[in-house]
Amino acid sequence: MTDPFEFTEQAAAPPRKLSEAAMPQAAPSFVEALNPAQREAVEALDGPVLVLAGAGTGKTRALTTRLAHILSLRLAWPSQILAVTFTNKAAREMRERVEALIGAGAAEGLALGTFHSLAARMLRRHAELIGLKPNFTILDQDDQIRLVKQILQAENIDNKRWPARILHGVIERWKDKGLTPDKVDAGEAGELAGGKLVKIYASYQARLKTLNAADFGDLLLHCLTLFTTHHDVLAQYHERFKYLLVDEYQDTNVAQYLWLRLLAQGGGNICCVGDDDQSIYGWRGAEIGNILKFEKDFPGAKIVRLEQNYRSTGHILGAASGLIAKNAGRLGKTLWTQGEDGEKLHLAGLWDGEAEARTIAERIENLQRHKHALDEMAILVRASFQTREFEERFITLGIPYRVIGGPRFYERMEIRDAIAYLRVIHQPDDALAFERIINTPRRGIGNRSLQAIHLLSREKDISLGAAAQLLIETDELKPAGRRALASLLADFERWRVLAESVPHLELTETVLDESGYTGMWQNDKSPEAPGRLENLKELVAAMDEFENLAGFLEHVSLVMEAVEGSNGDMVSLMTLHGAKGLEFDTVFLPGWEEGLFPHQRAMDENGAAGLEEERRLAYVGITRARTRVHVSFAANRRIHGLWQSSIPSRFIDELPPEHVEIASEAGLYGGRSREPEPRARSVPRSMGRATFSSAGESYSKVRTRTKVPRSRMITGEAKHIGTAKVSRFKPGVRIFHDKFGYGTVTAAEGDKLTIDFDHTGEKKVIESFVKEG
DNA sequence: ACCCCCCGAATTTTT
DNA sequence: TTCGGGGGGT
Repeated sequence: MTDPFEFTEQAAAPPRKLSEAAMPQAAPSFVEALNPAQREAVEALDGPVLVLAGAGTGKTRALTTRLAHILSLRLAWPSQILAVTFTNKAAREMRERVEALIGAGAAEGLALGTFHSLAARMLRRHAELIGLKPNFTILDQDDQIRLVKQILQAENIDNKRWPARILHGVIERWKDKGLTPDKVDAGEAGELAGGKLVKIYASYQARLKTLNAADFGDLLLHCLTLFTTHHDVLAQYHERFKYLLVDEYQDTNVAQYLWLRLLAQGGGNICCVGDDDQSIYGWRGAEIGNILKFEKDFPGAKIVRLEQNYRSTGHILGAASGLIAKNAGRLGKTLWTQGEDGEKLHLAGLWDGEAEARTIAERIENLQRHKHALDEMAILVRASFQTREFEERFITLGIPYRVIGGPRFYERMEIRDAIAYLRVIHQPDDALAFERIINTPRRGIGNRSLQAIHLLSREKDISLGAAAQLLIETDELKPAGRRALASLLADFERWRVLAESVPHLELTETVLDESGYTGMWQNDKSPEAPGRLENLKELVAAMDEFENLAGFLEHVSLVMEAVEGSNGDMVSLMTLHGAKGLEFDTVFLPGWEEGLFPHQRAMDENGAAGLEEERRLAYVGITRARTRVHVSFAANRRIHGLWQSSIPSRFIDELPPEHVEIASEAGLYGGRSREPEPRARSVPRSMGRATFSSAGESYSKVRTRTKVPRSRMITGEAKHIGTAKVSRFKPGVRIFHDKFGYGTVTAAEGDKLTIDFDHTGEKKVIESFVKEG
């Protein structure tokens, strides 16, 4: 692998001046093919640029064309361009698309990668300057939390009251903000961990240094320290990078912003692409303010809006735009399309989650019968547990599906174990990896021995390995334990020597074999054992692509990619977060209920800002669709084994009615309109089950009461009428509900009733699901 | 040193 | 309901 920070002049002609390049000439065909806004985004090469790219407006296209344009005008060598993405997938895609435009050779040497991989490369070059060795280990989240846990134990902090996972999260947020322990405001730490969190953060950082390790946040944080304390290093990069390109700018955190700003200070031309309306990662430190204040941060910035949408129909765009317009904190864009209005959004209210899954599965089968590919359908949920209900239904019906964002290959126990061995060989100070495999397979080195090693290591301030080495020369351990430990240490010595002379692939096979790790699974009678052995083989095979052990370990740390989804025509199931950047013909958006979506915790923890982020998530969901969107909600849902009643999401009421149609085949409708007419259509399906008969009755009863032309249900009027209407149930009235039994109405707001149930207490339900009791 | 049971918590996730 | 972690028992 060539190091992109190894600056090498290429054999091509040298870069030209901007003025020279701007001389009249025919634009390359790939620029000609763009729409005016895109073209502006590509050709604005003077001064900072923010490209506000709405969903489906050809953002990646503009970005890659800009890159190709700069290169083909010979304004810079590839190695003088820094192009930053968030995910490896995006980086790979960008490289492929640039190569497709100008040829693979012309793109060689581009400093193109994720924030973390680029920062890691910079850091390895200058590791000594911040107290690390160049071969430092990048810890994954699991190791990070384990480390915090160890520190908490040493500090005697109650891990029930202060779970390591939570405190680690707080530290992570500080790092996202670019705060080293000395910069954290004592007040901000508050009473966390008994007021000791800043101290814990400091020891955590100290421990990382001892382990010659960095966590993800450190990759950027250490870079910031490096740049601000070693101006010569920063100057090198200023000299080097003439153009900076940033993708998904709305997702950058403060540390990433500072990193970019420092790098851009050398006069490099910076261009950020993003969409404030698709900022959905605030909870992990993303700072939507970065994109909102771009003009302030980069004076003289040009803002280019990409608003022509090439993906979705008019109704879909209309619905999405209407919804997102309810957000206050946004720069504002108006998406439009030359295409058809298409179908309106389909909206259905169902009895419970199961009915919802059943209805959606039927719709999928129906589409399939009409020759629609399953690959072009996706179900996007708010929380991953929601996929279960659909999976069960799909299994029953034999509908092929894939869950995107499931467990990752490198997170599997056996893979992590195997890698731990390699980590200890490669980086002897990696105590976390050492602990992981010290007794795996079982070799009689238990907790007691481990504690003794820890104690000695802390006492003498030496690494775990060194402490273990010392310990076996004493008689502190029982002979059996001592012998086992001595043998393990000798093994590692031998393997390290072997690593010098033998290819990493062969080394791995030897290590797995000699350590007894493979044998452990061979002797395991559990049903998972064969699969684990398979995975180990796969791991060894995967190593073949890398030049050496270091390269492979870097890949594992930074490119932890999901298992390749098996091929074939399948429905995709994923979270809304996981769907960002993807598109499908048909998108199902189930579970639009208050508390689930918008999620209660998002609102509790972040108030109005949290709600706006949830709304952006809804916007992302709708804009994934090309031609069909099915939004649905259920009146009852089992969450953590308990039945909960729910009311429709406020987002449903925020959809512009002229772009929404109530699904006739699907369902009970209790959301926008308080008119019962459409409900009647759905009743037969619900009544298929005995328990629903009474609900059915209640609907049919209601049906006779009001008659509103169906067309009015679809437009905005029904909503208006509905809100104004007072429920037929007044406070104090006794009612009956299928799932919760008898209760008394305590409040009524539109069609939303608050009921004090005799057995389960107070709940909010929709009027249409109760009857007089 | 290992195993099992009980209790409590349970968005969203990339690197 | 399901999962994981911790504590207690063998």
